[in-house]
Amino acid sequence: MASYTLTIGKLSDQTGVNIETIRYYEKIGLMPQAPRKESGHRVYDTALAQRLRFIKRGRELGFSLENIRALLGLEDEKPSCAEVFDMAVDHLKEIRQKIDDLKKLEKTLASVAQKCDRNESPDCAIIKGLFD
Amino acid sequence: MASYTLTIGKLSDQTGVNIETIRYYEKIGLMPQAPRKESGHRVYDTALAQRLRFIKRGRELGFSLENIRALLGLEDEKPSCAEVFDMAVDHLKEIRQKIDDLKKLEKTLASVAQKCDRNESPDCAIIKGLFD
DNA sequence: GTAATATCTGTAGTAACTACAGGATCAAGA
DNA sequence: TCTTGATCCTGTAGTTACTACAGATATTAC
Repeated sequence: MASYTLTIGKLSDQTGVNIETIRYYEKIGLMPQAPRKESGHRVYDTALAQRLRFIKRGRELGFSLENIRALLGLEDEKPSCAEVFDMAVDHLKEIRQKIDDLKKLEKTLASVAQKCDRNESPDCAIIKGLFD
Repeated sequence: MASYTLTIGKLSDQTGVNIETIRYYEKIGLMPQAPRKESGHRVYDTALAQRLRFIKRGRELGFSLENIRALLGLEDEKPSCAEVFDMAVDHLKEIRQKIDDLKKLEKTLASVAQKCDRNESPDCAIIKGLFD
């Protein structure tokens, strides 16, 4: 029997998701409308806390809120295992692409920076490098 | 003797920066106010085109517009070579940090995804993985 | 009882654009 | 010259995922 004993502040402490963000998730429908005390203050139970943790974990893994919405089955219906798998693989591809892009960028930037002799001369090799 | 022969559309074609973005850069002061024809249409010369290319290159290297503003000497004054170098090194650090973060993320996500047997069973290993 | 803390709603700001809407101007062909 | 399609103008709103107030009410601790 679930009991709604958590205030939004406690939930925030417990999950590490900040209060404004929790309200934001509710507003955009990622979290359901939390029940309220007579005063209007939101209250949460462990199921809601777990859902919030799921969202947080998804974010930590780099999924967009849109992805998470789908994973939670808020779009059409609960995604099948295969659909979840596809989403994960797509996401993995994106991450790998980003890594590759950043590596190229690192290389280029490092080579531009290396041209600098750190003197105080008026024309900077890096600035010039940016014009190439 | 510079001549203002480029329309914004030509400039966009030439640099690969789209028209709305060029106007945006002008609005936020990264590009100077372009001179206008009597009709009010903007016109550009090669110096302005070069400046735009500099901005674009900076963006491609991952610098923020704020960074680029500083590199262009629009903040206080033209940065010294040493200051430019520091900015480049800081930026490089950020990029390397991002690469590391993404690599960790890739690892975690890959291990979560690997648990999936791609069957159509109702409880998905990946979803479970997101609850860990 | 009172003061400090927590919560509420609603709006605006962040970064770096992009996408219109509604109107004016330009270039080229008939 | 007229027209028509392309280009350009301004200004505003939308994007992502939050964060930061302001001004008001509620709760908690002493």
